Amino acid sequence: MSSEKTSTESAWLLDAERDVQKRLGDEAFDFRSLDAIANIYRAAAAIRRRAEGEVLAPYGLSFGAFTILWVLWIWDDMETAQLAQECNLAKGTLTGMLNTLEKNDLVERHRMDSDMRRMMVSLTAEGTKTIAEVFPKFNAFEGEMSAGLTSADKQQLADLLRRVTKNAG
Amino acid sequence: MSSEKTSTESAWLLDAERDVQKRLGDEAFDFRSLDAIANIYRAAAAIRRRAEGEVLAPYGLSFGAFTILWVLWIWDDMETAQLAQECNLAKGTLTGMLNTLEKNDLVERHRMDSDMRRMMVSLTAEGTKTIAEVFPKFNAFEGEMSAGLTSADKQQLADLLRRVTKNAG
DNA sequence: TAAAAGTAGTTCGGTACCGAACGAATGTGG
DNA sequence: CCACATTCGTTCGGTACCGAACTACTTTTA
Repeated sequence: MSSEKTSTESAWLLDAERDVQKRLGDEAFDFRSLDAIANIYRAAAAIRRRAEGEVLAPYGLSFGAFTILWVLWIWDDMETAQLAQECNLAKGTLTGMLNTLEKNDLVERHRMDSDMRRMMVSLTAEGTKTIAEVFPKFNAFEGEMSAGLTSADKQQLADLLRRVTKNAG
Repeated sequence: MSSEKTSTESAWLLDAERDVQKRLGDEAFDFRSLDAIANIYRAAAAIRRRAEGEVLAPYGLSFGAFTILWVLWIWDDMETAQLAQECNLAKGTLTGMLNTLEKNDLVERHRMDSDMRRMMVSLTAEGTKTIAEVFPKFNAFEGEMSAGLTSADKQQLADLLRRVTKNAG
């Protein structure tokens, strides 16, 4: 007998969620939306912490730093404004993180000839080597985090979340 | 003709997701898990920023501070260790945030007679008033963020996320 | 009953992160 | 050409947040 769950088995309500409904039971609140949105954070916080602790820490990368390397790996190079948006970071935040990454010789910045205000960011050889080594481990970790979900479950999860993100856009 | 989506309509892949698959197309990576997990962050980051900017900022509350008030509102009072876990915060982080909340007269701390190490945290009258005023607005905001999702969609989203969180636990 | 082990909360050093203000570079209308 | 608004990236002040070391209290154990 296993504690593994099949894809059709629900995780039911968390204790916390039951308490909420008990406390607010008579009020006219939107519990469906509350559960959906609140669980996005719970999941994001839990995953982030485990990712940083188990996968990223050995490489000295924060979650944000990993994201930056990943985006640059996929897109080869990118202007900072676009990079900030892609990584969900304020541009001021990105400046600081790029300073750190540059200091560690993982990325490099070059002003663009066509417009001296703009800055093009790209991976160094060391940065490429790092993300190429980390990403497979991160991807395996993503698999562990979604263990017990079928392929269809994962697609549906991604789809529902995209729609929420779009609403927040 | 409306831009509203029905519950059966997919938001398709994001441009970013397409680029990822193009770049890594031949490699043996787990794209389903990648999409599912990566979209959790995108959604969490987007929602958090909008919540802080639109709903919480007028009350001078960060997202974390709001969460603390909310939990205390539901559970009346709580020891800091349990509160930290419930709010997904390191206990050191919680100390600092409780200092701020205490300074603003929203919460109060009392040592427990039975064990002088332990600290019981509860809302002040001002804190209760604040969360009772903010939460309905926050809940309405949660409704906006999940607009276009049916009730069943929201339940499904919450359920899938709970299972992911459980994996990360 | 006193030393050792354990536990709760705080402190500390450091990074991440935000928004607003800023300065430099570019585009635009007269 | 030259004010002027615009648009880049950076700087700045502040909070959030973490993990590890620390302090104070409690429980265990011998």
